Amino acid sequence: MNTAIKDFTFNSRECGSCPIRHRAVCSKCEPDELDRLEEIKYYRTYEAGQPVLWAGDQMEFVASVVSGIATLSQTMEDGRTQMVGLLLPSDFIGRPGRDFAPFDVVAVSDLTVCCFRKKPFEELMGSTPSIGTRLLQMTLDELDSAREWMLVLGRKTAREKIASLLAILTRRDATLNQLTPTSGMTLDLPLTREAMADYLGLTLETVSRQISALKKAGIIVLEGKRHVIIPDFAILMAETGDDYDGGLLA
Amino acid sequence: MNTAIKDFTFNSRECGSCPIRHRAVCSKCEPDELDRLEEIKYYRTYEAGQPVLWAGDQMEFVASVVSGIATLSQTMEDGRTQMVGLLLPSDFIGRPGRDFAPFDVVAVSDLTVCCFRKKPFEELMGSTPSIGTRLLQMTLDELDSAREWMLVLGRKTAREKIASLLAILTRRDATLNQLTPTSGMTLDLPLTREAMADYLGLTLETVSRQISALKKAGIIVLEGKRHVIIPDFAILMAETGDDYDGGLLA
DNA sequence: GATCCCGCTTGATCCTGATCAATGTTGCGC
DNA sequence: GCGCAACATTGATCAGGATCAAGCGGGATC
Repeated sequence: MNTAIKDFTFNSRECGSCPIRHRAVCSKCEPDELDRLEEIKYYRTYEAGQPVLWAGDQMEFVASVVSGIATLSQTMEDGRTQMVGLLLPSDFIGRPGRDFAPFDVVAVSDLTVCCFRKKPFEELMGSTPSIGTRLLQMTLDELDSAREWMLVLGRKTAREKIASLLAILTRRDATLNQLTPTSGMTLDLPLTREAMADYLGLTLETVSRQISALKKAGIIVLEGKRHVIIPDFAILMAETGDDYDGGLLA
Repeated sequence: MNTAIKDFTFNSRECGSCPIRHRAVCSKCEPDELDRLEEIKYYRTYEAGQPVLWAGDQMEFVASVVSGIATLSQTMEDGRTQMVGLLLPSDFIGRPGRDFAPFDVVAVSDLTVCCFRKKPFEELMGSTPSIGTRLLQMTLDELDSAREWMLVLGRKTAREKIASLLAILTRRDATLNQLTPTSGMTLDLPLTREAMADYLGLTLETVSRQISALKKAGIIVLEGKRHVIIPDFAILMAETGDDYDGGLLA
C-alpha cells in the first residue's frame, strides 16, 4: 500500500514544516508523489469581483486558495442570495469525483489559487490513499462548520450573528497567522456589508446597524469602515450566544 | 491496490443488487473484506426519544441507520435548538478519524442502527481505499445538502421553508422506496411540529399555521396530523421558491 | 477642485414571524 | 368511559428585522 505522502494539502505556500494547519503541499515530504502533483499543478489569478465558477459549470480542476478571498454562494431566481462558505487561504475548492460545481464561487478580493488538473488528481488520489483520507478529514471539517453555521442562521439574533461572524473571522485570521493573543486583537474585514448580510441571512442595513450598536457598546472599535479592533475577545464572544471557555480556539 | 469492495455502504438491508442508492453493504459483492466488516458489525436499537449520542461524547462506533429516524442537532445554553440534519434509513452516523461526537443524535422514532466498531473500521478503511472514496462521496453529499439547507434557513420565508421540508421528505421517501411518481404522492410526517420548527428555524406555532395555510390553499391535503397527501408535486415545488424542472429528483 | 460613484449609515415605517394564551384533538392507562 | 398528557391549532399582540428613503464620506476620474 502506498503511503508516500504522509501529510499535506493543496496549498503550496510556506512549506517549511508541513504542519496540518498550513495544509501545504510540503516539498519536504516525499518526493515521488509530490513530483506528480507538481506536474499537474498550475496557478490562476482572479480580480476582485470576478467569478471563478458558476453553479453547474464543468470543473476541470481542484484547487487550493493561496491568497485572497472567495465566497461560495447560492442565488434564487428572485435574487435572494445566501453565502454558504467563505474560502480563505489554505481552503480547498473542488469535488473529486464530481463533474459540476454545486455552488457559485466568486473572488471577493484579488485571488490566487493553486490548481491541479482534476483527472490526474483523481488518479493520484486513487493510488495514494493518504490523499483521500486527508480530503475526507477536510470535508468533515467543512461539514461541521456548515452545520455550526446552520445554528447561526436559524436561531441567532442579528446582533449574535454579527458577533459570531466577527469572532470567526478573527479566529481564522489568528490561526492563519499563528497568533495566540486573547485581547487587543485586530481584524480587517474582508467583506462588504452586503456580503456579510448574505452570509448571515440579513440585510445590509441590519448589518450596518448592528455593527454600529456593537461599536456604541464598546465591544468593538472601528477605524474606518473595515478595520476592527477587539479590545476583549471574551466580551465579543459573550455577544455570540455561544458558550466560551476562554481560549481563542474554543 | 486493494479494490475488493467495489460499491457499498454501511446499511445491511436490501442487498439484492447493491445499487448506490441503497447504500448497502452488499453480501453479493466481494467476500473477503465483507467478512471483516461482518466481524466488527453489531446492531443497536433505541426507543423513540432516546439519545444516541450527546455532543462531546466519545464515539466508539460508526453506524448506518437501518430503520427509524434520528435527528442531528445543536442546543444553545438558553434552550434554543437547531436541527442540523435528519438521519433516515441508509444514512451514515460517525466520523472516521474523530473521537468525539460534534452534535447531539437523538432517536425520533424507534431506531435500529447497524454499528461497526470504530478502530477496526478505520483500519479496514486504511487498507481498502474504496471505502474511503465512498465515504468521501457520501460526506460531500452531506456537505452539499447542509449548504442547500443554509439557503432555506437564511433566505426563505416560513411558507417556503415548510414547502421545502415537505418536498425534501417526500423525495427522500420516494427514492428510498424506489417510487417515481410525480403526483398523488403521500407522506407520513416523521416529525412533530416542534421538531419541524427546530429544523426550519421557526416556532412550532408558525409551522402549524403555515401547514394550515398550505392545506387551505389546496397544496396539501391532511389526513390526521401526520399523513400528508400531495395532489401535485409541481405545485408544492412552486411554493418552495426553488426552480423546478419537473422531475422528482430535480 | 468639481463631480460621480460606491459603500455605508441612519431614519421612518411596515410586516413577518415570535410570543403569550386559550382551546382542541388524540391516544393511553386506569 | 374517564382523566390525563402530549401534540396541535388558533387567536391576539408584540417586536425584530425588512423595506423604503435620504444623506454621508472618501476615493477615482475628469
